[in-house]
Amino acid sequence: MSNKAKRMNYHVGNLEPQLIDQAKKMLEEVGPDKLSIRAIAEQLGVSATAVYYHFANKDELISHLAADGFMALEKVLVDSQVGVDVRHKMQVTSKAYMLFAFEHPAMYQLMFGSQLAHSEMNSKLFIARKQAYAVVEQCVAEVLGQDVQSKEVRSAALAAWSFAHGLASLRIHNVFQLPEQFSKDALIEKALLGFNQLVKVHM
Amino acid sequence: MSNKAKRMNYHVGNLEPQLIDQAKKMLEEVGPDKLSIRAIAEQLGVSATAVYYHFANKDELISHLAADGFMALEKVLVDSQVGVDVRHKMQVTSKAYMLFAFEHPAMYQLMFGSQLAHSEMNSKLFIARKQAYAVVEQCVAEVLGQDVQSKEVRSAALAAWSFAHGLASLRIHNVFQLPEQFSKDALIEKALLGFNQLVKVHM
DNA sequence: ACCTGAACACCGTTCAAGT
DNA sequence: ACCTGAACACCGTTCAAGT
Repeated sequence: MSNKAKRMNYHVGNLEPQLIDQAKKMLEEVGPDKLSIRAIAEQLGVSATAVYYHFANKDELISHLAADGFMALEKVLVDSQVGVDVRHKMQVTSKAYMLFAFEHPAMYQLMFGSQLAHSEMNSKLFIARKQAYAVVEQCVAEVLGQDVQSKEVRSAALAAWSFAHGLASLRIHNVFQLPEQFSKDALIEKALLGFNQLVKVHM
Repeated sequence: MSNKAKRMNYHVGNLEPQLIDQAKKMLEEVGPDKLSIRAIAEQLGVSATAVYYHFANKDELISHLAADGFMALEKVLVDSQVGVDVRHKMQVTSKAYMLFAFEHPAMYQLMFGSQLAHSEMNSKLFIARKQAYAVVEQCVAEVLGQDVQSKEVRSAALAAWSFAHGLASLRIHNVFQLPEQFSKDALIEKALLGFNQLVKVHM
């Protein structure tokens, strides 16, 4: 039974969630750059223009995907911290962050890439992103023993985020040539080791 | 005199460098995602297919741009270090790196984005990138007082690169909501302050 | 050697129309 | 309310052909 034949009853009822699911699926298959509304619709056996009844445009569809991505990231970060001593919380959270990126590279690129960079910024996405980041800020606050609102915590969270995002982004975009057998965990360990080396340096 | 009329003498002689120049110009105007071979050619008053005589495809043209970008970055890093005390070299180099990114956001995205991520990797680009990174590694080696080949230096350089790239990438992609008047330098200062806060944390 | 034109297979998006 | 078809303005790329 072909995709086209699957549904001859003209309209679907719940096309919107199906579009999002299919988009997520294809995202990880073809990458964020080649994700196409026409292809998504075709896979669902629906006309490309049907998408425009449910979403204003591609940006809005993509924003929904990214928002879900940030919610998933938040969950990963929170889960990584359960039962972890404060002394190790920062490291554990960082690792969880980077692993998320490595395991969902296309989604990660969508969440932090140029597609959303200058779009209208759907408030669902805005909030989801803020909440994911809040986990990082909260963690830094706890570890430094200072208020989340303090200058120290805010700047340290920014630095931690930059560090983790930087490594994730560099790896996902294939910027360094790694030995074939170099694992995700090995890279993370190397970066954390490097961080502790850098500490000896005046910045 | 229109672009089309500028040259009725059929072939140009030096179209290749003109294509690269025009591409660089349009890159910073329209961004890496919307850079188009057809538009570049049209601006030069030449058919789109003319590009394919000089470059195998869009990737190859883009690789040339990125290679030039890495050479420019290398120069910026090297220049930033002249006459600077070793104690401040790391900070100065980091600042220069981030400023380069902020001042050439489209080029920076091209250099580190998804367009080149899985392309054939032109060796000119490969070398240019390696040489830019070598400046960072050299700087870390000097500051740590260890061999460039050492594990410590290599990992610390990776961490430093991740940190600087992360901040640059987050800002360029508009990931944090900054107050309107927040300057490039202020952001850099904030991140460096944050780095020094993070140092107090176990990683 | 260097460039063009027509053609192919894609895009996102709009808009009137169908159910 | 929900979806389609035709159409528009774009893409990158190939290939035979022109100068």
